[in-house]
Amino acid sequence: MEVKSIFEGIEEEDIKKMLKCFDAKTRTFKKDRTIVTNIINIKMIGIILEGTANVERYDYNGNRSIIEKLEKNSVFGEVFSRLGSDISVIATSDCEVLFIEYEHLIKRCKKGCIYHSILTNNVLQLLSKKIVDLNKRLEILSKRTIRDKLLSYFELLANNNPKRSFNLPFTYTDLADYLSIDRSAMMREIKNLKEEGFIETNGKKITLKSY
Amino acid sequence: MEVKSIFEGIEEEDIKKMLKCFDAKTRTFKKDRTIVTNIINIKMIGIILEGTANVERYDYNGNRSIIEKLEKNSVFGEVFSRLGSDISVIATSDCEVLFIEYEHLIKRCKKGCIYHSILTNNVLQLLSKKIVDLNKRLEILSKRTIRDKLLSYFELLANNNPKRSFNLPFTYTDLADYLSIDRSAMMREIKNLKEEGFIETNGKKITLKSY
DNA sequence: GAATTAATGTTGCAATTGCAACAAATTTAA
DNA sequence: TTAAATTTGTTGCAATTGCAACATTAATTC
Repeated sequence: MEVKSIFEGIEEEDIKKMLKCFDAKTRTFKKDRTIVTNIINIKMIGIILEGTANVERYDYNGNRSIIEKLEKNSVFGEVFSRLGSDISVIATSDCEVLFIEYEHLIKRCKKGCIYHSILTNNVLQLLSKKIVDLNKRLEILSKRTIRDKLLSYFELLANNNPKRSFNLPFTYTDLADYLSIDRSAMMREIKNLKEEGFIETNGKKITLKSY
Repeated sequence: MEVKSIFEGIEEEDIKKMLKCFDAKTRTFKKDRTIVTNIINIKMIGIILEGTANVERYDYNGNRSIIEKLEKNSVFGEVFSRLGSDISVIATSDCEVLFIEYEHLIKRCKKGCIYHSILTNNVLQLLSKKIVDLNKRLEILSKRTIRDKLLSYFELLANNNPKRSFNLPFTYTDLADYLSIDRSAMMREIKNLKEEGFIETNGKKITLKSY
């Protein structure tokens, strides 16, 4: 039983009460709009209630990195380092986002919300899952060649699928930014992988062959 | 007020009771010994009570990556992806490690341990901190050149120090594995950085000059 | 549905990197 | 306090990568 939402196991009515108690705010964003930027001092966490978004950073060379893909129920905000980085969260589709002060979540509620401990446990499990995800990403980025980065990411995507086939959740341009590699060098390597029979591609559908 | 230990704010006596309730086990390890390996199905988390350790992985080329440095009070175990990776935790000094079943931590205690919610909150904060750390590491690994990886890691280390000076917490050999780069290429780049006046080094003491 | 913008695909070339193979210095162990 | 093992420092060379500059195709917008 995997926790999907931070409100899992809490009744609709109670959620509303809690949100009031937390002074939580919901806001909507159009596709391609910036949800948050320059999150140096953010003490809020955001929860994607509807839609998708990317956590991105541009370095001083103008290279974009896609740090994280956010989907429905993803939690963001607690994740940002203080390092001199220009991180922002960009809506990749129309979004509805809930903002809650981090302190409310981690401190026990003075008013004694009954469901607070359920919430805490849910957050705990979501954070654990995020750590697992971050480690997967770390494993990919720690590969030393473009080929190995591609293969380990593909392996990850194919993992659930018995046919070892999957749809890229990215454009190829975004994939390059996600893997922190040059796009043209990546395309070249994908071509090599195809020619050497490691993969087959059809648009965004990719199938892993032998390995 | 930053949480340092998962038992912070809980009395010694109560900790002992909880550990019993959790069926927790303490074990000791000599320097260079393997604390855990092949953590495919681990459902335990470990807490370093004394000493230091590294989380490491070797890929099929024999390249080692240092995934994480663990210090006193570090929590590990919840961090491991299921990806086909050969991760192990190696003591880098004599260690005392506490193992607790993950389920005990996240499920509310049937016996109603009074201090369980404090514990949960502590774990939550430690996980948050770990996420911040992982993101810092991701930022470094997402740099495309050795130079940028070095500089952003050094920047991180110098961050607390007004003199922009710090001691490497690694041997240079380990640093290369931590940054997932070739050691000799790294040494070459460090030499360049020195010659171009970006840094000064004296053994493991490094000072950042202009930037 | 024409025009504009974005994504994909390709290539030559220069720069960076990994690899291998050492010597020298330092640390650890016997 | 030697001997052995590890770390640091260095270099040539081949392989990989990033960059720039395109052509082509697909997707959006007006």
